[in-house]
Amino acid sequence: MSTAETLELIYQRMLAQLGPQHWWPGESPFEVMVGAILTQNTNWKNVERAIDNLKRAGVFSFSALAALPTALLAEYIRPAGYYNIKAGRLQNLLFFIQEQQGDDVEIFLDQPLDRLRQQLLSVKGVGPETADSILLYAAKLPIFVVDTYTHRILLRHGLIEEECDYACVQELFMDNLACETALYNEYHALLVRVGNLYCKKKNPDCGACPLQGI
DNA sequence: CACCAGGCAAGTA
DNA sequence: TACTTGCATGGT
Repeated sequence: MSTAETLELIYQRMLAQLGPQHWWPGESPFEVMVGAILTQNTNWKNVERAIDNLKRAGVFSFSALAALPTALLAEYIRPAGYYNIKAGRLQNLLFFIQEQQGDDVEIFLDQPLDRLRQQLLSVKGVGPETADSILLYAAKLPIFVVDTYTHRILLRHGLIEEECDYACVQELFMDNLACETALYNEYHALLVRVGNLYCKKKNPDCGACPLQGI
């Protein structure tokens, strides 16, 4: 079976068993962006608490978050963990966008993919996964998001070598799948779900995994 | 108790 | 360049 056929089969198996995941769980490009920073190495449930804190405090807008003292922002997002680091990273991104476009995220996101990706990666605190999550889920641009689960699942199914890095995994998908935002969106979301349910680092539970035998 | 979570940057040699 | 460490809460 070719790589392209294997990747297609993996997708179909996950979708058949788990159904559409309806990602990203956020109501606006702005919320996706904030969530992308807050969820770095962190459970999404904790991110929801953090975002909820911001909303209930009435500061969940671009200008309010940018104007907040960093230490106060850190207190609001405390449940998301790494709160001091993330408060700084979030404001780094907001300040960068302010310098480029003013307080309008949607205008900032309305740029060619390669240019926008470079800009995002130039912000301290925004790495490849965070940048690509914003590109795919906020800007709706066709780029495949790679996370630890993606790497682990491909590795356990023998599709990559251990040392295959972020760009390498991303190329594997983008060279072998149709270049479609909707497909990349659902595929990544399904991989995260399968990872959460069946492909933990030390305690995998392959019994009910939809990818058995692949 | 151990282990984990939708990373990233800085420090070390 | 290639490892290692710090950041931190909350769930299982």
